[in-house]
Amino acid sequence: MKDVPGRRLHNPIADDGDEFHFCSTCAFSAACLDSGYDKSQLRDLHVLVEHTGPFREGEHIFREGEPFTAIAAVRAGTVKTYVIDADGHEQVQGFFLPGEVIGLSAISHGHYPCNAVALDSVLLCRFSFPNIAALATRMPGLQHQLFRLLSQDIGKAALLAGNYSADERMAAFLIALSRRYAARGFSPNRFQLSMTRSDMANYLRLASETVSRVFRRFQDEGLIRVERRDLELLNRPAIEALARSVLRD
Amino acid sequence: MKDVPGRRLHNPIADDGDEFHFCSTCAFSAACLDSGYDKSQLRDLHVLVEHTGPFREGEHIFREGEPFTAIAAVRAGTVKTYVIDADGHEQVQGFFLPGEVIGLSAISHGHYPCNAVALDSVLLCRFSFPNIAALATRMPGLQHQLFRLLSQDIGKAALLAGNYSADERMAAFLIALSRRYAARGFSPNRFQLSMTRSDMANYLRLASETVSRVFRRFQDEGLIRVERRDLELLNRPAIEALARSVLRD
DNA sequence: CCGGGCGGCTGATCCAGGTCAAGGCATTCA
DNA sequence: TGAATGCCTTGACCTGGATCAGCCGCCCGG
Repeated sequence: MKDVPGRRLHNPIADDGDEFHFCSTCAFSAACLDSGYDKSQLRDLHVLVEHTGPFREGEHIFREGEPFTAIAAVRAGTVKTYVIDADGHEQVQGFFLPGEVIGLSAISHGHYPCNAVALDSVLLCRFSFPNIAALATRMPGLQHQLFRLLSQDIGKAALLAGNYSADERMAAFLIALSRRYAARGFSPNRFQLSMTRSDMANYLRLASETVSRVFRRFQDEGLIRVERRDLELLNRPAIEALARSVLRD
Repeated sequence: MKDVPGRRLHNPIADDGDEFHFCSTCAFSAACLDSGYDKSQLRDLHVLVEHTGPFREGEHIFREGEPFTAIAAVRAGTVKTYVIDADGHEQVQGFFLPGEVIGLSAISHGHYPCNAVALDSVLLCRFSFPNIAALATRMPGLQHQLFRLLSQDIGKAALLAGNYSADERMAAFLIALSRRYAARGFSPNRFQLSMTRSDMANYLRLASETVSRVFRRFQDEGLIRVERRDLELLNRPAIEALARSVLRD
């Protein structure tokens, strides 16, 4: 970990007495705080986390092929992961909102299997993976949290794999975004799309024209209101009904 | 774990002296044997593994919604995982060959998120997950193997998610099968397809008619020879070329 | 203030692959 | 041995969404 500008230790002022403070967006805070670890263990965990950023729009967090050293939780902003296929075309693999963890698919390879780029101003909590894995052997709650995160992503990837219509895919995408924002305390029915139409299209395996047309039709039918990146869900039940077969609640 | 017919302890006769024997197909054997654990740890691992089966064709190994207790490595045969979507249609999620591990996506939910069914005569190594996770805290190599398995599956799921033609998908499917068989010592260029055309089609998000037609065309072009379930790869380089954009070597 | 570029929207056309329909060929069971 | 069943194949047709082309409007830099 080189000392880049903007990097600083995780809440360095927190170790002021009996208590450690973990940033609220860290996916690991729950695991850290849920049971009675002794002070030295908490300190170990604390030390191996660092806040990095801000990354500006278009700046890369890691690139395909780079050696894997760390996973990171998004603290603010949106990260897009993608690969470049044999024909030189971009393939969007996912979008990561605050609270979500990037880099998990790199564990089995030893190097990152995809690129990660900031779509807006991004802050991260960065965890050295060897260190957190070592610590997990002494903190079963942390180990379990890691297993859960990894297992979750297996299921997530299966979603967009299905054989669904453009309408179902778009509806599912919107509902998923909404839920993920809601889980972090943002408004579930109105939010900014931080990616372009063609990023969405690429992720959903549609053409960007199709995304435009579906948005237009959803709006005509009163399901949503969308103006540039500003999106509002007007008839959530209807959208959820469309998304139901994809999301399989 | 109830005592079903066919269940028995993992190689119960093996604990006859200084050495434990692990079955060669177990995904964990490497992790267990790679470094010098003491005898009591090996015994712990040994005890929490059980051989189950045989499951006959059509028999279920677990069903969606059942409480998650164990992951399992396939020792022999082929397992298909699938879900039933909102409209009552089956969605095939994957096929698991000898040496591969089923049940990983259940970790984050506490119950199985899909069904697993035997496509032919299936033998399993079954691992109680709570026990193996607990043991992993004392065996870093085992923990790492679990992380690797989970992380691998994240990447695997991304494969079939892409936006590929029927030819590319079929080619990638055949090459992937071939490699997986080869990794377990089976012939890489000739093997039995253990699933029906419509299972393949469903998995690849195609119609079964399309699978038939692609097989026919591949055969006419001299790429493969296929007769019912018996498949031979005649022009591997050409098939690999087709699959390249999907598999992204 | 203007011009260029990118992101986004819309209409016209096309085609890969889905759907429907009709057999064929093993396997199983009566 | 024949009938039923499931799996597979092939042909004819149809359609959702890709592709192509053109345009608009915002943003940014000169």
